[in-house]
Amino acid sequence: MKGTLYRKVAADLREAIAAGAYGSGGRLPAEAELAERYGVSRGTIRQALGALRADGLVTSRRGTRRVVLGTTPVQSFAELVSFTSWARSLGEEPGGRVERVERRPADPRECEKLRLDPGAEVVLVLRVRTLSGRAVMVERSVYPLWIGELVARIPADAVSHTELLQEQGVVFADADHTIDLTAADADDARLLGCEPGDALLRERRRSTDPGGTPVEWSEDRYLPGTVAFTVHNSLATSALARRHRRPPRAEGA
Amino acid sequence: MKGTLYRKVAADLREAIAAGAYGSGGRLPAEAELAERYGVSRGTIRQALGALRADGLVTSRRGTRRVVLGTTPVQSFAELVSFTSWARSLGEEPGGRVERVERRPADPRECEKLRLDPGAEVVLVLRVRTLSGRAVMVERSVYPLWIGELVARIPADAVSHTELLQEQGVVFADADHTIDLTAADADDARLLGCEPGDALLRERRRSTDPGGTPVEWSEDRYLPGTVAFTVHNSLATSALARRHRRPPRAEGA
DNA sequence: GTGCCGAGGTTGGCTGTACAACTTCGGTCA
DNA sequence: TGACCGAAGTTGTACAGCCAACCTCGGCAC
Repeated sequence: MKGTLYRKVAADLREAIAAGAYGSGGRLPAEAELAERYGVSRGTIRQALGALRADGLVTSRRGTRRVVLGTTPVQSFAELVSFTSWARSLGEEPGGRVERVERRPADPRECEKLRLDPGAEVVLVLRVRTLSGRAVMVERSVYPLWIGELVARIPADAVSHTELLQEQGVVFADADHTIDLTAADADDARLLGCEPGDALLRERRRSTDPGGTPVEWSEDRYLPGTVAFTVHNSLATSALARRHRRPPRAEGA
Repeated sequence: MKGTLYRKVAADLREAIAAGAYGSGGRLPAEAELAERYGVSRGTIRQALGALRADGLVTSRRGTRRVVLGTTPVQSFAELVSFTSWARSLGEEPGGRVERVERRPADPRECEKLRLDPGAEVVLVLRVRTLSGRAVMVERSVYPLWIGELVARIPADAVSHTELLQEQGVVFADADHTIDLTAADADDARLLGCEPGDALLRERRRSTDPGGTPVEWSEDRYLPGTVAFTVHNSLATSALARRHRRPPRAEGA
């Protein structure tokens, strides 16, 4: 799948854009020219350019050539889903320390997010994540039992759960993220070295596999000043939304 | 443009999904069946379904029918870009009160974001935004001069700047957002009724027009507990990224 | 009753054609 | 010299076709 023509073209153009070949605000070559250059059909070029547009790298409208919106390198899904991949991409040393693994019945919200029957059991893994030795984030991941059992067998000091799960056939293909502010609880405070009640940047996500089956419902809480999330959206794509916060219904333990 | 076949099909399917016609985790009809039902070609159906996939509504792989990931209604770009549209979609009364309009030379970061020459002038508009009378957010928008001059003519109590700009031919087509935590400054505290230093959820964005020209560099700061941002991403799309926060370089005044 | 296999169903990738809608740019005219 | 117009360039939409890669499901064998 990765070796398909349009993906190769997209990767090549992504690199050229990141290298500043066209400059921010500059125009890309026409579709016909790219088709000739790469020796593929115009449809294949359009497929590749569609991917760049979805990434937020170019803008497009009929009658004039596509324009480069920015040259910031795109981050892959893998780098986002895996703290370890991400840390390494920064040149930092990723770390993970399991604080608690617990098998218990899912609460209503977990049942909803993981699409489980009421009373189904899940596995909660609470970990502190470090960058080059500094604690930056507390991660609470809830897995359906069949995945939780795989996770429970991972050594407590293993760095990346995501990579090990991948090796055992658990593929993360899609994710829905919610980003907001929360107050540190007692665990957060103890693990991150802040005070209970201090503000943390929270990212919750539900990940699904290629078949659409939920595989993870996680909540990451970051110390202020450690990360920011960037998102591209447009008239053509609506993957970002601002939601009105309601009082919590039945948050996890 | 809005009336194209594939957009109509996409809109129809989006509504059916939101109405729960297939259920979360349920399968959509096959492409061939949809082509027959809508009386269009399979290519047009694939184009429509591609849009739903980009929105995070469905997942797709060869060999089996597409699966519904979730039924949460998608939020349009217009609702995200315009606080007024968004507030009304919640059934709340949107408000805006201009606190300051100031024309001055752009700082280095503003020059970079708005793609202006050093020393170019910009217009900063500082506003407090309210939901049904309650202050929830402070908005600092920096515009290139030609747009700032349009904004400066808007009455101080006008509710939506975005809609008025649209009427004058300024179209927002793409945006890059950065979401993180920041500390309230003196203005924030005074306008939002919190203490200086308190944590606020910050969303910064650079918007561009259909030609790729930057039209706005804004920073919104929300009281905790008022909003959350949701994002969909996947192996196929990389519009979301986690960035390592660096110490600020030359933040705006 | 369970497991395996193959036919059929389904989507993804790639190609091609045609035409509409829009933008750019060069030439001409006042 | 500036404005206008038309030709040419460019992308978007819709269609058609073909084949590969994968998944489902029913039938058959043990």
